[in-house]
Amino acid sequence: MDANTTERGVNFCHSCAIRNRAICADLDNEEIGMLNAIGRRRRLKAGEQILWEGDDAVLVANVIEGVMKLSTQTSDGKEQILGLSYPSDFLGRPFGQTTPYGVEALTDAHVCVFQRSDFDRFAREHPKLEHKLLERTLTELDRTRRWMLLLGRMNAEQKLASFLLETADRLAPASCSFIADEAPVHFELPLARQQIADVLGLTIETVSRQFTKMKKEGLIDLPSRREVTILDRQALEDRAE
Amino acid sequence: MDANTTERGVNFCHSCAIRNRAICADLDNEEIGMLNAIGRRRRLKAGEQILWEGDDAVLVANVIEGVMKLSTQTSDGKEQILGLSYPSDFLGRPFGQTTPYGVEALTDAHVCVFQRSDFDRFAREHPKLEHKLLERTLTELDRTRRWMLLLGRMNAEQKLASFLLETADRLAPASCSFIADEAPVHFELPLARQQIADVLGLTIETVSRQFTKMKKEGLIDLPSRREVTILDRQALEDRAE
DNA sequence: CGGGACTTTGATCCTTATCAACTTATGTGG
DNA sequence: CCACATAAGTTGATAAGGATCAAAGTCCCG
Repeated sequence: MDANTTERGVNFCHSCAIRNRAICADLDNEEIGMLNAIGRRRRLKAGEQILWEGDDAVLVANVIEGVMKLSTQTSDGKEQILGLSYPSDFLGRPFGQTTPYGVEALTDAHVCVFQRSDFDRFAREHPKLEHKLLERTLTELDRTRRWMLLLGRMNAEQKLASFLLETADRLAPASCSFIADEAPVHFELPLARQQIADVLGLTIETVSRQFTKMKKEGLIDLPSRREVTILDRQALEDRAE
Repeated sequence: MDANTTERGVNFCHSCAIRNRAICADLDNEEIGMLNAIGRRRRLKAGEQILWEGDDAVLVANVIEGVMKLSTQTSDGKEQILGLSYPSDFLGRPFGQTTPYGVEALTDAHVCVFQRSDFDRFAREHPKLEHKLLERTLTELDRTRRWMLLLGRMNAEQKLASFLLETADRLAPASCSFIADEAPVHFELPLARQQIADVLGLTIETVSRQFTKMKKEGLIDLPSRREVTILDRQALEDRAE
């Protein structure tokens, strides 16, 4: 069988925007063909959910485009966002029984989905893929632990400043790529105020007040609800500590 | 060469307390022999540090006995404990340049240490090991994300109740193993009050007050500073939500 | 334009941090 | 073995940061 096509149609992987950044980066053409055969692309509307906390873990996916949120709730209904996934990030829980958190698209998104059983089998037979997945999972664990410092020890100002800086960095590769200063000074927030609050462990009112304060102090500008311009990156970094 | 011995002495792995639970569980005798050859055992005193945040990542290790803490600090010196490692847990950052957090023994401990370069090479040549490490890392990521909910959305009472329940569960395998109710009702805390505060993102005073309150309410008993007896597990679970 | 969702702003309250004093353990040398 | 020193933990008083409750303002999309 030609590695470039599958029963499900053409091999999307060759033209994939994240071909060189996702966990499939190290696979050769034949392997990519096999992976392509068990996966399929799926478009998601902003707000659409693809994984539900507590469900059997049936799907895993790569994010190709857009921003996804991983979240859970306390029993009294307060949400906590556990992480955000950007293009080339991996989603879902391979080698596990249940999905440990819900996953929802924040923006219109594009993902590459696999049945977990298919993916697990493929991964076990392809150590190169498992290795990439391991490196990615280790990086994600580091990032998550850094976020714990934010949640456990930072005040509202430090939290929002850190969030804005990280968002700018993470959005960078997708937009332009000035190498000198990678992070865009101007960007569009993939999250509404309430969602930012859920990421930072704050209330929407506190987030709003901090935005207003930073704007008054000239650190940022807010041309519209979803737009942010960083006017004084150094000062913002100082606030984030 | 006999797989049971190395230049550094006998193969400790065969009698290792965590032989069947750590990432080396799936290796056969020959492989274990090779791993044994590049590792060495090390005893740590309570309070001894083996990894420093920001250093080059030169070491990785398995915890054999004792409890280790992973921690980082804000620039103004407040500590945040990022996680605790119990026997059979893996420590350190393979495939990475720098150590992302400090690691210190909370109790007298026993670890099995590898040069990261040796370990990385061995792992890449042994997919079975990499797979175990991947599963462990995924589990650790899940656990860490659950901890984010605690840090971001729980109040002091919920935090301490959750901490006591998790500590009881994690200490279980080391102590007795009643299968009916695995978690011991009575156990010794591996952490001092200040360290508990650093785990939970609270101050020592708040932790102390919560301990006193729970004791007054008959949920727990505190025979000594480091000892805890759970008197009403159900009530404790209700407090943790 | 008009309605609904999202956001900002204001007033007040509550939890937890902070500061300070006191108590209880742990350990050391006379 | 006890007295004293030091570290660890508890308790109390006060303050501050953020939550909560309430209302007004703004944007967006039909």
